[in-house]
Amino acid sequence: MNKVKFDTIFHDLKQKIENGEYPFRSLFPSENFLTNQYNCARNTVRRALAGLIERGYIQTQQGKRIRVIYKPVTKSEFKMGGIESFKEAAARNHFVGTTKLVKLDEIVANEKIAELTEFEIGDELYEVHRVRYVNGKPLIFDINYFLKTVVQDLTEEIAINSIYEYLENILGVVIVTSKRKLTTELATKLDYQYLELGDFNCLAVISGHTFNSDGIQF
Amino acid sequence: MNKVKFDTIFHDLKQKIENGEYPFRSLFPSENFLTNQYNCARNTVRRALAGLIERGYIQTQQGKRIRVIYKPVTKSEFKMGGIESFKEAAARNHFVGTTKLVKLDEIVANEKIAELTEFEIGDELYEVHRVRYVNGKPLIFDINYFLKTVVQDLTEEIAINSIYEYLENILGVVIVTSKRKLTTELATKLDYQYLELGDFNCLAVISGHTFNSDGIQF
DNA sequence: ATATCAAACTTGTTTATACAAGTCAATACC
DNA sequence: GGTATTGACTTGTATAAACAAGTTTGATAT
Repeated sequence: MNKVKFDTIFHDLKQKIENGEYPFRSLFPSENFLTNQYNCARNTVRRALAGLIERGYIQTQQGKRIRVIYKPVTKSEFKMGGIESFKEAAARNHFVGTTKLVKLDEIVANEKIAELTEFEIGDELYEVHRVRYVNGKPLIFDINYFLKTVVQDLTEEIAINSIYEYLENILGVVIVTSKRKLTTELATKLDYQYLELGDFNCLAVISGHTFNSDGIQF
Repeated sequence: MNKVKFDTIFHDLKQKIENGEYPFRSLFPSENFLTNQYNCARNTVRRALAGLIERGYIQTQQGKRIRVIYKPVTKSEFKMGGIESFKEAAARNHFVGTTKLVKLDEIVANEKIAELTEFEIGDELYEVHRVRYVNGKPLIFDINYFLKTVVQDLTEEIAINSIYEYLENILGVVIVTSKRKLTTELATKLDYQYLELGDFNCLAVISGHTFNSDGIQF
């Protein structure tokens, strides 16, 4: 856990909202009150509040009090946010998640792949296909491309577990930023083969681009 | 345009990056340099930088210099962000956007709709169905529910133009926050009827919840 | 030449203060 | 009774300063 002040305040307030201490639509304590309560500067409180605003927990408007707009989710949704790995997301949502490795190849980026991944043509890459099972059902077809110069010696064992864990803990790669964008695409035969799509025939594609601390995408 | 200082700095830097003044992967000026250049406090610069980080334009890491990770999009993507209306998004992306009103009914929320929209059962709502055409092709099937007590006297003319414009300028409703989440759903017959789905049979659904200044969702 | 260390950077966190701007309610006024 | 105004709140913006923590670079000693 991050021991930074504004972060602990953020998590504390977030949990209090989730626990119903500040219910949906109710008024939230003012910044001044929180400043006294946590014995810190108003800026620090404001940084914590900014996190709650961003996540749709509270709303603010100049002059008025802060309002809670968080409503507990009834259906158990499986939402993956940020840069957390599949394992973490599965654990947080109380699901049993397993992974099956489908493909682990070494390739050289052609024009099509370069366009898709924003790598350069000629870059040597690992191509990893994995199917993510949640409670026994295949839900996510995960296609990754890793730059070989950064991600070295990728084995099947690593791919089945967490590649990000391998990167951070073993290789010491510092993951800094990730850009994300979302598109909808027609399901390919590959997708059909590994996912029980049922009547669905297309997918929400979350494409992320991850950079290490030297600004190199991998 | 917002005449707030950190916002003008943000837009200035954003445009310079988009214009290629600071190309992909290059080093960005340091916070101190920018502080002098814009003749302001470091915090103000940092707030501007935070916007660039959030949008995936730059990356930062403690101790190291700021790096540009913005890459101009080759394909003309149609991306809608924030709470801007369809008209604004269409104009910004240089598309010709038109709207066709399919349905404008007054309904009372039943259990199913309440679950879907987070309104309460029994709330009186407007149900608006609109098809958004981009360059002549129907791309977006837009379903909205508005709380009648907030959105009064909704006419067909208003629905064809911008409802948000009507809310803010005519009714004086202050739009404060919007929560969004994304799911993928099987296309319904309704969707088939109005969208040229082709081989696609499902949709990316962006469901947003919008609140006015009293914390009331509408 | 190589390794070590210190100084000079960088970004990240926190505090304190001041003022701007919007909301709300009580009060004074007609 | 209804209306305007004032004053006490609220959140939003901006500045200045200090320190923490990480990186880079160059001087120094071995």
